[in-house]
Amino acid sequence: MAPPLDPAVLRGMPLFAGLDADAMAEAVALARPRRHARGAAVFTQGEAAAAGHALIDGRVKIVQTGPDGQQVVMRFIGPGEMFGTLAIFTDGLYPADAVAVADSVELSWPAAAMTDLMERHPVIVRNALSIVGGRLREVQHRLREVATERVERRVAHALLRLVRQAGRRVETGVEIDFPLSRQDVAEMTGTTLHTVSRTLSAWESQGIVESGRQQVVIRKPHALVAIAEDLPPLRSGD
Amino acid sequence: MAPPLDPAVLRGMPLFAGLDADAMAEAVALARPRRHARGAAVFTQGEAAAAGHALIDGRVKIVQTGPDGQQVVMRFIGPGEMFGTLAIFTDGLYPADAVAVADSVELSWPAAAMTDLMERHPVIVRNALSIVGGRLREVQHRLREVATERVERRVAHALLRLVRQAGRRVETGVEIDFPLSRQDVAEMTGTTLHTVSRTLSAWESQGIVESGRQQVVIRKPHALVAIAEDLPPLRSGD
DNA sequence: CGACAGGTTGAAAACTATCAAACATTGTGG
DNA sequence: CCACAATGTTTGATAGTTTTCAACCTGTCG
Repeated sequence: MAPPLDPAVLRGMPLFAGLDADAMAEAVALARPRRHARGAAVFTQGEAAAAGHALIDGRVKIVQTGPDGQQVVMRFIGPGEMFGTLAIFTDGLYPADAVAVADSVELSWPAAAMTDLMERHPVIVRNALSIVGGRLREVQHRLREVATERVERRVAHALLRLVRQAGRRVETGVEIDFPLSRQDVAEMTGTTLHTVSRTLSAWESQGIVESGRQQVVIRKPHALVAIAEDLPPLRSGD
Repeated sequence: MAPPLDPAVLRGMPLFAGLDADAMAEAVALARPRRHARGAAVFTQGEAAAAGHALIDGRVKIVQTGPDGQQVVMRFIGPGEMFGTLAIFTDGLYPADAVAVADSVELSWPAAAMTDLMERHPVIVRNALSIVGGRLREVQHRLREVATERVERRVAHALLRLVRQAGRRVETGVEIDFPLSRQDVAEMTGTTLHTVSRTLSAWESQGIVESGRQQVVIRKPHALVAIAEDLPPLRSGD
């Protein structure tokens, strides 16, 4: 029933780095592919977890919801990235929602399969450790940002991160390559969509960004860096 | 030169869970013990890292410093906990300062020794993965708090976490068992020492806490939980 | 005893959230 | 194809938190 999968999809995935071709094939064979239309949930907070997901194509948003319904966007996942793996190492429940923000294709491994793979190929465990370690660092960095910086700088940082992760050159600058609402940015930075809107409006009038409905183009990345780093604003034209 | 170390110090350390006695002894033999007086730095942000530290006794504060000097307390380490291990899995530099807030005794493993241990005893890698995974979850939780809750609730949460981690029963309630300044609490919660001081003063006048110089006793944990969870304040005397 | 680190408190200023209303764009069903 | 609902965005006004600035207090330690 399963459509034939090209083992090459795992190439370049950090989790499987260092595996030989046979092991890759084995890993692919154990994975279950799925499609998710834009807006669909890949999994839901609190649900019992599969053991791991890898995004092949599209974009997925990881959102954590608090007891009072407040939402925080933990991160956006792009092609080649793993997600939803944290549950395996803890209580087996997803700690957040994953929602496709663009039409997406994803692979997932049942818990037993992943455990098995890890046992047979210890390098996967090492890889996982380094991935989770890197992510811990990232989140600590964001925690510091949210705890110490004001909204404008946080929004600048968030956009710069998105540019790095999903930036695409266009004529007028660099575009963030998936639908991104003001609300999304607000939930990434711990503020409200109103404040994000005002911030972007101000930047727009300074020619730093161009933005519209769920879409942002950075025209002067340099200026955004200056804001993020709290440097004196630049004079000249870039 | 090294004083003889009792292998039992590693008992109960999650990183070494599941190791047999021989392996434990091996691990202890490779560790280097050190004392740190209150206020001394165990290591410093940016410094090249040893591979791991374990606290035997005392209390250590992990503080990350931003480019403009803003500090954030990432966590407090108690006896039996590992710290400073994140560097191994990333770039080999400590991402934060570690400062002894009480006289402390610590073990550390040179990078080569730890790598060696992990290679010989894969269960250590598994343990590390689960520890780092758990910590990632914790930090994500705090990120949500800082991003969505107001100061009073954040301070309540922070104190409750400290009570869980280092609470000691005393006549009037539960005391946080190490020196903790207003500034520390501020850096844990992303606010200023002034606001923390005002918050604690208010709670003191409601009989919820008793606090003095670098010392906090929670008299009504229940009331603090109510604040943290944003429940209606309690009437009766508990 | 004096210096100092830690703590408290008032007043003013700065941010940001909240409330409210209007506008724009997209997609859909008639 | 158009009207309209739904969603996303903008902006003004106001209110509320929290920071900032300043001054003062208190116990500790050398």
